[in-house]
Amino acid sequence: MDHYKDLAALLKKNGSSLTKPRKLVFDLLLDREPQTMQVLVQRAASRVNRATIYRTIELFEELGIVHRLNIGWKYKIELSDMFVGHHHHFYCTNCHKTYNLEPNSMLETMIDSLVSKDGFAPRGHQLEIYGLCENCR
Amino acid sequence: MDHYKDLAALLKKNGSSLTKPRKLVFDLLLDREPQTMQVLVQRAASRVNRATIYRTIELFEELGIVHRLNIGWKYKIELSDMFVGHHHHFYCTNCHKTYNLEPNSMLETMIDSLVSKDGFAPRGHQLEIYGLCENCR
DNA sequence: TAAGTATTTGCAAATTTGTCGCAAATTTAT
DNA sequence: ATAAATTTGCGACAAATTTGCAAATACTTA
Repeated sequence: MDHYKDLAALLKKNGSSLTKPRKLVFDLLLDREPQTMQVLVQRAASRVNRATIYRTIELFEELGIVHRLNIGWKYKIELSDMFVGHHHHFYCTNCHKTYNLEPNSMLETMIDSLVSKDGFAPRGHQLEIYGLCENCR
Repeated sequence: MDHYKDLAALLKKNGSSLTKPRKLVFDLLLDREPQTMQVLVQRAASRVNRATIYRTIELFEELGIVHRLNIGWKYKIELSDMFVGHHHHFYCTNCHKTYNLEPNSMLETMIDSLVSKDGFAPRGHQLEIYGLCENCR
């Protein structure tokens, strides 16, 4: 009944535990758009130490719980597909807002097939489209 | 007659000039793969000051001459499509090598159509596929 | 080409970002 | 409840990036 179920399982499998700081970081990511480390650090500041947040994100990355989005000037952290569903991004170069784009199965297939013929073994991908959003154009 | 033609034009249009440091940074980017800031700074070190390189990249970004590549742990700077041709990337998570992928007109079309219906005005996109390369799989 | 104006650079200092070691606190297993 | 293992906070570092400003370079215009 709680939303930490999958998170807890992933951590446990790794021999790690679901601590308060980790819950907090997860929650911060869950209810917002992808965010930079500074924002994350700042939002958790009173409750969790900076170093702990960096270590948490590092761990989450290793376990595939989050990934980095290099969008705009600084990279942002986003929960991975299993938590928020696979999608792509539109980044407005004027207002710097990031929008989620619905995935399209045809497109996904084409992306995978793009590399398979070269002997690569794709495991995932990121697509960012940039330009002006409706408000800024 | 020289390879700075387009670069010079873009700078001029902006009221900026093609100085020696800017030529150097451009050349460093032209003859190599996408590279991190540190590598760029290091390669130019004896000839151009660190701060100047940062300012040059910032300017180049604003003018659309370069963009950041979301690959691996640190971002890298790459010349934009008009200088090196549009392409995508495959990143090997094991050996950390980056491969260029040939564009596919069908895919490009689909990517563009992905956002047009939402009122966005797309100007470009980046696609990175990650996984294992032929040597590492 | 020389003079005047605007832009750019180098330098040093400040800030920001990310990392590390270790003692104290928390969690897990017994 | 106790002992062992993991995690956190803290302060100190180290690395990356930004900034202010005076000197140097580039661009006009005459």
